[in-house]
Amino acid sequence: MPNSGRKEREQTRHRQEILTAAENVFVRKGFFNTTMNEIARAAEFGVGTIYQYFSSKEELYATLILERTDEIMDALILSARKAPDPIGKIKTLINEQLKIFDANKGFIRLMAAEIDTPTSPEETRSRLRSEIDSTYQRFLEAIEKIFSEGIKLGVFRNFPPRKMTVALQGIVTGFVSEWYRSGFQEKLSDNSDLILKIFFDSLEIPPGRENK
Amino acid sequence: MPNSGRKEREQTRHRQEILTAAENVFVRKGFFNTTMNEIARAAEFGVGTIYQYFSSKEELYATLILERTDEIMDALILSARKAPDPIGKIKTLINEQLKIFDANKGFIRLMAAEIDTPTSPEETRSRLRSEIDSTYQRFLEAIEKIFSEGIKLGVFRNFPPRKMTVALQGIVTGFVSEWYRSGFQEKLSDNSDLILKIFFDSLEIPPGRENK
Amino acid sequence: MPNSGRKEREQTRHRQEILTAAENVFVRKGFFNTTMNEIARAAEFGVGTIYQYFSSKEELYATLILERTDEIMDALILSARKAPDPIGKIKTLINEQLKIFDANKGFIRLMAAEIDTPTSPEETRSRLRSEIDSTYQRFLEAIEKIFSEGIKLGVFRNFPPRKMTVALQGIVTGFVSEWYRSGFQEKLSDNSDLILKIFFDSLEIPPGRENK
Amino acid sequence: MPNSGRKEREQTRHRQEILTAAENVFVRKGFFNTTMNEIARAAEFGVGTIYQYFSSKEELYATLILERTDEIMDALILSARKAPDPIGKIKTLINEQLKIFDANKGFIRLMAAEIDTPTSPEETRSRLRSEIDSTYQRFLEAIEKIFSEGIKLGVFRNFPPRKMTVALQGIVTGFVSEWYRSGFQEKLSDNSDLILKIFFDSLEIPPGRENK
DNA sequence: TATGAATGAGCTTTCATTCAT
DNA sequence: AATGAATGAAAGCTCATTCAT
Repeated sequence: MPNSGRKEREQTRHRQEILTAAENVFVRKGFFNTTMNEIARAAEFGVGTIYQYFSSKEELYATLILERTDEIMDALILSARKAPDPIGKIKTLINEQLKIFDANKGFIRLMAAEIDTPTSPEETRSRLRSEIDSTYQRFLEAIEKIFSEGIKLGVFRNFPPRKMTVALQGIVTGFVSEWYRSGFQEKLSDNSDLILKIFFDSLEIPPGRENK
Repeated sequence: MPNSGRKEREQTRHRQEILTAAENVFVRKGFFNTTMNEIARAAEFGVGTIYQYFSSKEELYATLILERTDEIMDALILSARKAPDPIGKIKTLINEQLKIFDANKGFIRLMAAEIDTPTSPEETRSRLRSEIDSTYQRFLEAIEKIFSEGIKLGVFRNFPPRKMTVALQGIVTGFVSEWYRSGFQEKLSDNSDLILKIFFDSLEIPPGRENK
Repeated sequence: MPNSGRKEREQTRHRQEILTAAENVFVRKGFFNTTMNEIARAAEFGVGTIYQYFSSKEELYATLILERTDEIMDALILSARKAPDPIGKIKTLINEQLKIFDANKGFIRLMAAEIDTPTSPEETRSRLRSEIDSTYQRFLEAIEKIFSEGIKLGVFRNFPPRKMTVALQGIVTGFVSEWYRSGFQEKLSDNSDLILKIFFDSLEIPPGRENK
Repeated sequence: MPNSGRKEREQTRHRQEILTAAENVFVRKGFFNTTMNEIARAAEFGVGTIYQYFSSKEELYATLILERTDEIMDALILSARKAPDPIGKIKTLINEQLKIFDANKGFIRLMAAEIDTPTSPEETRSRLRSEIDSTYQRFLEAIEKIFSEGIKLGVFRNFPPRKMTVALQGIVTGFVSEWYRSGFQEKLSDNSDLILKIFFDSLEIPPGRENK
């Protein structure tokens, strides 16, 4: 089958086109205010075609969020491995995170909404919520491990690693919010030094003040 | 008009009942998944009655969010005044904030969603978004002022006060998210010391290391 | 509550109007070719109103078929009681049946289709099918009992009563089909004597030829 | 064109395979609940291929019903010719009919639905309906002729032959319905003696009681 | 000839809103 | 002032049919 590969590739491309078009519309109007017809128009396909690739509006949305979130989280977790010591890992992580966010302005918006808006059992879309949440948890746990390691090595104060993680990510999230609020006036990643300084100057134990 | 007072009071009470009922339903199901009929049933009024107090679902929602957000933000801003010095102000602020959030679990959820989910001009509810945003900005600016003052007094490092504010509120938001994620396992306000330690130990300038 | 009765009565009337309009359309175009908009137009209500009375197209259809079928079957079973002897009962039953069918040309069509088209487990509408079937079974069993009684009394041959019932109703159904096919050329009930003669001349035992 | 024969034969085979697959699906799910994709899948062809053999879903369905109905009716009409006298003809006809129905459980269901459910002018499929009806009429007329002949020969009572036909086929249909209802518990053809007894004992004129 | 991805008209259903009572 | 039955625009989704390969 010499050209069955081409068809397959075309399928994959169409799927991607739909996801991209959907992302644009969802980012602009939100899940509920976006109609399947709008997405179809944006993707330059018929509505029916969308439904050949995704079984429902929800599934399309969930796929969009999850695929990209997975990608981003995995990339971040991996990036942290590059540095040898805990402090370096955290620094890399923050740097990479801000860079990726810079490069994915639109999408980050959707992702943030899904991660931060707390779920309730009655709400629909709960499968999406729990999947995205577990992806995000994986990410948080990876950071947690870095803190634990740093504490063991005596380079971080002995605060609960989970809480340190929560605080660090909180700061990042705060800067992201501000960045949106300001309409992306500055590059998000220009803040990485500041974030690290605010966060680290306290956590890094100065030589001579041992961890006890 | 002797009993116009009673009538008026009854009106106000009804309005409040509707808002409370609406809050409960919105918290449980979100804006889009909540129907006016559900709210009416919860409020034990007819749908028509709801429309005599609020001109649309949007307006009801916006009123709900804005009135309570205003209240909360004003209370917080005021609370900060109680302490004489900048550090005390910040401490009080965080303490009060966590206590208020503890006491308003449900509502905070809605408020957070509206504050944190970035807006786009095309989305409906954008008027609500911009109003809530400006309320929140007022709050942030109040904190900013505390930092500016602290810097001038030489008790805080010379970081941009806006950024410090953003970082501090980010940490708080991070803890709130975690608190939701964990299903309110611990009291949110139990974290206030830790938050302050994480944040302050770096920002507060140790005696002897002047700000230069 | 003096006039709550009026509202209730109005509700019931509207429900009936919808059922009648739906019957007309369903009879003309069949279940699948009928749209809810057509029914609404025929009933002179908005589509939404239809859905306040019936939760779905299926439920509307099922209600329509079942309510009227129940009525008709009950009337028939009762009518048979009027005659004292088995032969008289059967005669009354056939007479009444044909008269009722004459008077319900349109509806009978729907009913017949639902009764005669055998169901399969995979098919939707199976609840309707099983309910209508049990109503019809009640009817057949009532006839069966008449035959059993007649056999015991020695006025009918000793054929299995169920089979006699099936044969008798088969003949009736055959005449009904022919009546439709011919576009209602003659009154259906004009055939009752002939049906009874064809059926009874054999089943009724001539005096002197005892049942053994 | 040396192998045009093979090609042609292959075409015919494909057509048959499609018809058989379609029959299975239609029998299970009915006309409206069956999709062309399901048929294609069942036939192991692409949808497009189905459309090369049949111009529409309707035409496929109509062809299916008509071809087989024609076959069955023709076989029945022919079978009656085997017997020399009218009574023998009717007996053969009933016997054959029940045997054929036994052997075509699934299909009979579709056929019955199309024959018995009366048509309305507005319904789609009305062309199919009128064609199947005329086929069935041909069948009924053949039976009618047997009765006419029997009356002329003095072996049947002088009832209108058309009505006798209708009654007889009604009985058969009644037994078929019961057979379906019971889930094919007994063989349908086991009932042929009983049917004939119920029907004939009255219509056949006992020797000595001339038709006058 | 066989294919199945693409299509979009048209369906059922929902729900914010109105208005006669 | 309070009601809730009535409304119909608009949504998500299906599926017979087409056509480029």
